[in-house]
Amino acid sequence: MLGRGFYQRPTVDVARDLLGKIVVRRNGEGDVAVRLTEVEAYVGVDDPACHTSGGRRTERVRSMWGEAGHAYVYLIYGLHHCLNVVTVGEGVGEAVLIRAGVVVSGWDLVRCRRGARVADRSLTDGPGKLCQALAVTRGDDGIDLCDPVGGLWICDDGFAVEESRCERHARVGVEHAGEAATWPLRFLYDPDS
DNA sequence: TCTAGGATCGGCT
DNA sequence: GCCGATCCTAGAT
Repeated sequence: MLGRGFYQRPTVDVARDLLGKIVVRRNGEGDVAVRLTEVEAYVGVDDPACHTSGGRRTERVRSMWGEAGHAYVYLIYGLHHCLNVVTVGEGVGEAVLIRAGVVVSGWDLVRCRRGARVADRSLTDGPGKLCQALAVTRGDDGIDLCDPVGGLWICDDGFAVEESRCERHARVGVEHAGEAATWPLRFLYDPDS
């Protein structure tokens, strides 16, 4: 399991290093593990695309202002959940959005949660889909990813994404954020290449 | 209390 | 590849 120190670093570094890591979800139904293939950095008060931009402190984003290594889960479009990991430190308001991954174990559970008709490659290729596959909801907001009691954590199994396979792009769905929409804060790699 | 808009998804062409 | 559903959240009144 990644320790607190992993998250207490610059958000962009954490985002890059999360590629290839394994997110583990353990609850009464069993275990699911997903290797991360796509993440986005949201860099706080000076980032117009970030929920804490301008120093906003609303009830929804409370956990994003908390200690690094905790989860920030919010509802988007009224129906999809998005999972973020808080970075840097308390009072900073930065986080990494977990956008996509590939299932490495717990296939049966994921198919059950996502629906039997969903194609394998579509199981966890979006933020809302990933949360559904991991059974992450608003109730998981604020849990500590450095404490197994929460049933959600991230670990390093030694898999490393080579620099040549790591791509940086503009973030998705933040056109409203002006120039910040072009910042290359989206990190991804193609697991099939 | 009201209203606009959103870090998306899945079905259809 | 495009488009419509869907409802919570935050800010305005």
